[in-house]
Amino acid sequence: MFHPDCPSSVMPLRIGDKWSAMIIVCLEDGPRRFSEIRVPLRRTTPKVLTQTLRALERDGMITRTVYAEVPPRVEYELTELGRTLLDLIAVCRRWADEHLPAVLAARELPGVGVGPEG
Amino acid sequence: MFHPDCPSSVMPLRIGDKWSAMIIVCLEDGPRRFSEIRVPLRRTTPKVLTQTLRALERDGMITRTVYAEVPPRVEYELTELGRTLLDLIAVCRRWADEHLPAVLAARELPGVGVGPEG
DNA sequence: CAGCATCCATAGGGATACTG
DNA sequence: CAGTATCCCTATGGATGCTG
Repeated sequence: MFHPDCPSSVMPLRIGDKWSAMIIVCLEDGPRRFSEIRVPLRRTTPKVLTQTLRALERDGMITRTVYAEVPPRVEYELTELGRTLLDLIAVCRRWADEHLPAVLAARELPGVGVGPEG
Repeated sequence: MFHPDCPSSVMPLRIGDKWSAMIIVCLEDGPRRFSEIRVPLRRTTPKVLTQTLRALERDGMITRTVYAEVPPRVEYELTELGRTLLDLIAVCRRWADEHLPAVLAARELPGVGVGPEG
């Protein structure tokens, strides 16, 4: 338990942040341009999107290809390694489909004073 | 894509934070006391542990049972719902075992100016 | 178009000290 | 033992405006 590759390190490791998982899914069907990624992600700001993309690139999950054209074009594409995340994300989605209602239901009942209860 | 139960909501939803996954695993084999959880988690501060436990409880992942004894005893235990996370976490661990080396290797090579490169 | 620079708000996590 | 209370720091994410 609790080596460097324990779940608590891994979860935030690459898909635990707010946008990475969505970007990965976004790239599932092939390369996408910066602005093509931006739109479905509910209009993330460019800064945040760039940050996330750079981090994914650094970790070997995606490649970034710049085309010397005007107007500029940059394409992002999943690597082999990045594609392995698709399975992981799929499992998470399945978990959510199945159990999220129960979670939300549990949140409704008061009793644990975490939320704003006045 | 991108309903309320999309992966980007789910990942941070319950196991994306720093300690939840470890706590879940900690409770895998039965109820545990506050201090029993605290130790393997590399001595998290009580505040942080309490926060995380309360959040897990609120989401219906664990139960909290107080025994009216001296000295006080409180036990935390996984619910049915909480147990479903064990599978999810196991999948994540397996992903890590398999691919973490590649991630770390990718991080070694410079080229993407995210890290501190001077 | 694809970003970078700048400034800003907040939440997560933590250190330390104290209590029922 | 099992927390609370208080203070603090940093990382994440965001808004706005500018540039090659």
